[in-house]
Order: sequence, then C-alpha cells, then structure tokens
Amino acid sequence: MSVTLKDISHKTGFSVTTVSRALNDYDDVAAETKVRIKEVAQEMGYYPSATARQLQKQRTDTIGFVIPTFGPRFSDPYFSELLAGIGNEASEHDFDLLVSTRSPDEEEEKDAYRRLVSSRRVDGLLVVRTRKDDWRVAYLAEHKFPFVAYGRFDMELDVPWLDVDGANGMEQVTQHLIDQGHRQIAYISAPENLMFCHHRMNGYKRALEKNGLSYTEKLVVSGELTQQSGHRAARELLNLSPPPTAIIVSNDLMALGAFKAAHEQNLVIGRDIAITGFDDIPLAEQAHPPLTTVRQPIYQIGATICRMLIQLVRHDVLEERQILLEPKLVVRESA
Amino acid sequence: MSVTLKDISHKTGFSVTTVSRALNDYDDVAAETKVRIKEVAQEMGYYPSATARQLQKQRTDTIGFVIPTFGPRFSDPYFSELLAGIGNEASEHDFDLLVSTRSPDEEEEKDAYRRLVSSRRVDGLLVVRTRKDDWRVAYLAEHKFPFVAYGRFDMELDVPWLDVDGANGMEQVTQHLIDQGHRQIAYISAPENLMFCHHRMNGYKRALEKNGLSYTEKLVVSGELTQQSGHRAARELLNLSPPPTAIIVSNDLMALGAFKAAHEQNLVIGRDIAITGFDDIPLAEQAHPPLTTVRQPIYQIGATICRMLIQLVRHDVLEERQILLEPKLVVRESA
DNA sequence: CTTGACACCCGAAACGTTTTGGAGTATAAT
DNA sequence: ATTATACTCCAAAACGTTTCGGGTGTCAAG
Repeated sequence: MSVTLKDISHKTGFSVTTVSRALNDYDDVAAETKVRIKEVAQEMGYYPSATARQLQKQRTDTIGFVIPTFGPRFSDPYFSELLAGIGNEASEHDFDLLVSTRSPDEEEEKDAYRRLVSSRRVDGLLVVRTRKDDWRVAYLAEHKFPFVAYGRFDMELDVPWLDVDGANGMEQVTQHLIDQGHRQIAYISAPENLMFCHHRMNGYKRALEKNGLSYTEKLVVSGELTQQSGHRAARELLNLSPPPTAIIVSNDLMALGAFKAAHEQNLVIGRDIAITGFDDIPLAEQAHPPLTTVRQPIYQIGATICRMLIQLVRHDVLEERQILLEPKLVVRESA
Repeated sequence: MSVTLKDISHKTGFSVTTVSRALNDYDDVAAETKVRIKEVAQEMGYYPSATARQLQKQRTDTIGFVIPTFGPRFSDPYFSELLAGIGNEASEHDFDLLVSTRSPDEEEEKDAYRRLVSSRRVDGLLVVRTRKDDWRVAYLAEHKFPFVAYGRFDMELDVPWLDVDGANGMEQVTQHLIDQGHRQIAYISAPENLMFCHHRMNGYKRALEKNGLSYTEKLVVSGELTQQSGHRAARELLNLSPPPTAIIVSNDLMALGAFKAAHEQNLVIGRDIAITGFDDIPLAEQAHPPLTTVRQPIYQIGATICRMLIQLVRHDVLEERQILLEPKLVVRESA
C-alpha cells in the first residue's frame, strides 16, 4: 500500500537500519548517502507510519480529552473555546488530541476512561470540571496514569492541576453589587456535585458576611449550567416577593437565560435588575446589555493545562504543579 | 510495564497464539482453556495494546476531524453541537476521534491534513464547511483517502457528502418575510469562499425574483460568521436610508450580533425590524426575542456524517452516498 | 489396521519502526 | 608494519498483536 522503509531500502540498496538512521539524521551515516536516501524517500512519498513508531517507542504522542456533554443538544461555547486552546497548544508540540464526548458520571464515561487508559491509546489525559469525590481523578491516580486536572478536588493527592479561584471571583462580583446598593442578592448555583459550585458559593457567602448581610436560603436556586435552566431558575427567583434586585449567576450561559426571564417580565436589565455571570464567554460581551461577569481566560487555560500535561508525559519539569488563577471582574452594563 | 499476551502465556502455559485466540473467542480452542485463559487475563488486568493491534490490523479504528477555528477566541456553539454528534456516534461504533483545531486555509491546516493522511493515523476524515475550489477535498480525493464532506463542492467528484439545502432554506425565510409585507429586505452574507454562502444567497435571490422584487447590491453585506461581525454588518445596514425593514442573516451567531445592533438603535425586534438567522443553535430559541431561523439538525448531521464515514472505511455499503437535507423554517418572534 | 474427521494447539511470520551491538574499511598515529 | 581511530554501515531483536499453515492426538468408520 504505502511506502515503507523497506521499499526505500530496496531502491537504494542500503539496509533498513541505515535508511532509518539517515532519515532521522543520525551522524553515523555518510552525508552523501543521507542525501541520496532523503531524495529517494521524498520522491517515493515516504512518510513514517505513526502506528509502527508508537509501538516501538512505547508512546503515542497523543493526549486524550473526554468532554462532559449534557444531552444531545450539547452546545457550550465555553467548551469550544477550551478545546481550541487545548488543540492549538497540542499541535504546537506535535501532539495529537483524542477526544471523546460522554455524559458525565454515566457508565459510558467510565468506559471511555478505562479504555483510554488500559489500551495505552494516549500518553495522558485532561480532566475538566472536577467533581466531588471525583472517581476520574481517583481512578487515574490509582493507576498512576499521567493527567492534569482543570479544577481542584476533595482528596489529598499530589497531582498537577490548574484552577480559577472561584471564591475570589464571586466575592468580587458580590461586593460590586453590594457597593452598588443591592441588598436582596439572589444566587443561581451550579450542580452540587461540581467542585467549582462550592468555591463560587463560598465567595458569595463570604462577601455577604463581610458586609453584614445574611444568607437567605430562598434566594439561592440551582441550575444545570444551560441557558434553559438559567431561564427557569431566574423565573423562579423573580416570582419571589419581594423579588431580588440582583441575581448572581454562576456561569454566563445561565446568566443569558436569566436575561430572558427578566425580559419576559419587562424588566430593564442593569436598571430594574442586576444580573451577573461567570466565565466571560464571547457571547457575554455581545449580549444585550453586555454582561457583567468574571473573566476566566478560557483559551489560555486550555493551552496551559495542555502544556502542563505534555511536560508531564515528557517527564520535563513542570514549572508549577498547581496553579490557582485569580479571575478578574469585568464590569459591563448588566450590573 | 503493562500486561501482555506473553505474560498470560507464561502464567498459563499456553502459547501466545492460543491466548490470543482464546481471548478473541475463536472456536478452535477448548471451552475449558478459554475459561482458564480469560480468568487469568482478567486477574492480571490484561487489556490489549491498541497500537500493536493497529499495526497488525493495518487500521486504526479512528477517524479524524480538523475543526476550522477562527482566531484565538474561537467559541462557536454550532461546532460543539456538531462535535457532540460526531463523537457520540463514533463511540457507538467503537471508533476513536482525533481532532485538530486549525485556522482555515493556512499552511498549518494543510500540514494537519497531510500529517493525518500520510502517517495513516486515522482511517478516514471528516471535512466540514466546504469551500470554493476546496484543496482539502481535492487533496483527499487525489490520495484516495476516505472522507465524507459536510457541504457540497464545485468539482466533479464521486465522493460521499451530506449537505443542507441552503437555497431552499433561504428561499423559505425570504418568502416568509415577503408574505409579511417586507419589501426592503437586507441580507448579511457569509465569507465568499464558503460553498454554503452561494447556495444561501441564491435562495434569497430566487425568492426576490419570484416575487418580482429586485436585488439591491446595497442591501447585501458580508460577515465573518461571528457575532461581532454580525453586529458590524447590521449596523452598517441600519444606517442606510431608508434602512431595511428586515435583515436576513446567514447564520444564527451573526443574527444575534444583529440583534445587538438593533437594540442599540432602540428598535424593537419583530416589530420595528425583522431579523432572521440560519442554523437554529440552542441559543436561537433562548434569545430575546426568540430568533426566527432555519433549522439544520446539527447534532443529527454530525452523527450522520460520522456514520457515513465509518461505513465507508469499513467498506460497508453506504445507504446513500449523497444526502441533501431540506431544512425547516422555524418561525419565532424575531420576524 | 488404516483412514478421515475433528478438536485442540502452536511456531513462525508479519505489521513498520527504532535500537542495540557490533563489523568492516579506510586513515592516522606509533 | 602495527595499532588505534574514525567513519560507515548493517543484522537482529524488539515493541504486542493477529494470522497462516500446519501439527498432534483421539475416535469412529471402513
């Protein structure tokens, strides 16, 4: 089918060994024969077989990424940006990227991890959106499989991770609202089992406390991170009496859903009601009105965790094994 | 390092051959020894090496997908939904998915294709958003590399593709606006070099013509498919005098950008100005007001092209080699 | 007793690389 | 003339599977 070292060997009369070494620029092959071999390789259209190389080298130069998808209409701009960051960084280092899309916490997801790990199809894995008691990190750590996590976790483990300080971010945004005079500040939280849910929530609570405001159960509802559930949650909050004057939402997508709920009640966002998000996806800036939010540099984060992982599998030294980024409040017109 | 057939062979006393055949349920190995071997394999934690298998079988059970990304803040919900469709279908058939993210038409993108093809790292490729004189399809066709295209192309080639009938979709939406009494109908087009740009544009023109309306150059501007460029383009259109009463936008993301432009001029969308999109991403329904658009079943399309490709590389018969889907107008409140 | 059929097993080759550990041949140094 | 020293080259093994083409032993039929 396609051209192999053996073919070049036949054509040139040199052994397979020499051909291989010539093409890899070993210095124990004569300059002249190097040239000759490279010529022939070129003209025959030789390209090494990735598989054969992988088998021999016992590494794949590939990293894996299992994307947690929610339902069949999964469409989260957050993930495409993260993916772009990861993908571009990977190709920078001549690594390939294997992705699976699985619903979180289903048996299927476990299968995906098991398969990737046991079949040694990838050299390392990226784990995103860490969860409480995350079996993924437990599993990978137990099998000593190289991975980097985006998000912290609730076990004692010396594995590399990167996270954004959600508590700090939420505290900033809450403080901002308080400074603007808001007192009835509602909160749309994330699924309980996600680690970042708690961090962010804590930031919210901390700001309330620092300002002598009390935490009110009723003002807190939980959503599934999608626009729809943000819409639902916000509607619920707006039907309270008295309704909150501000709603802090734990991601941008839900915040945009909350926009819809406010619009439906003919509230002018930024005047009648303040709404804030978290992430700063590109849509946030383009929303109407532009969304006040907390900026995570998603693309950069993707690139960074990818780089960390590659360093890890290459046994390079990691500059930093654990990174906690401080997010930045981006004040726009919605609050 | 990890357990191989040889290890099991040593432990059980059977040859590597027999172990392999036992694990693969060949019927020329005694039921009893099968059980024994499987037991041992289980307890030793054996899992076949993907690489070794690939080398021997001369196939990777992997398909490739190069995502055209635009700039560092690439975040298109359209692609995450497509990816979910592709990914889930692939895993359904026990295929892996290798993705690269590259800016379209740059040398890097070519490298990615060349690498994937020549190194035989994947069995087939998915090509999306076909372009005029698309070197990707030319290249793959020339090298007889299996692929399926999402979108048609301007060369005579008998390769499998799937497309949505953009002309029809645009005709529907244009007709809808005309039926509502609009006469000044502007159009925000897509980049010239994309195939779908022309199809959709043709639908627009066709509807105008059928209704005796003339095509006006001034009413047509072009955008880059992002929200920002939709915003820019719409602003331009709204500054015309007289401004159009309706704007047809060639994808949803830009339509949402157009929303912003309308809002800025304090126009009530759906009353003062009609705006329509194309794609029906989940955001469309959640926008304010909900966006009238043309529905492409993106997730389904991802799944379908993936299935077609897998059938292709497996040399199964394709039920249909070319599929043209008729999109459906989804009337909501923005028009 | 021979022959065939069947059930079970295995060695060797193959997939396409890289790596290991020399071998052979000039050239330079002694 | 001998030894050392580069400089080139290569055969064989290895990576972990699957597949090809048998081999052996048992049992029933002729």
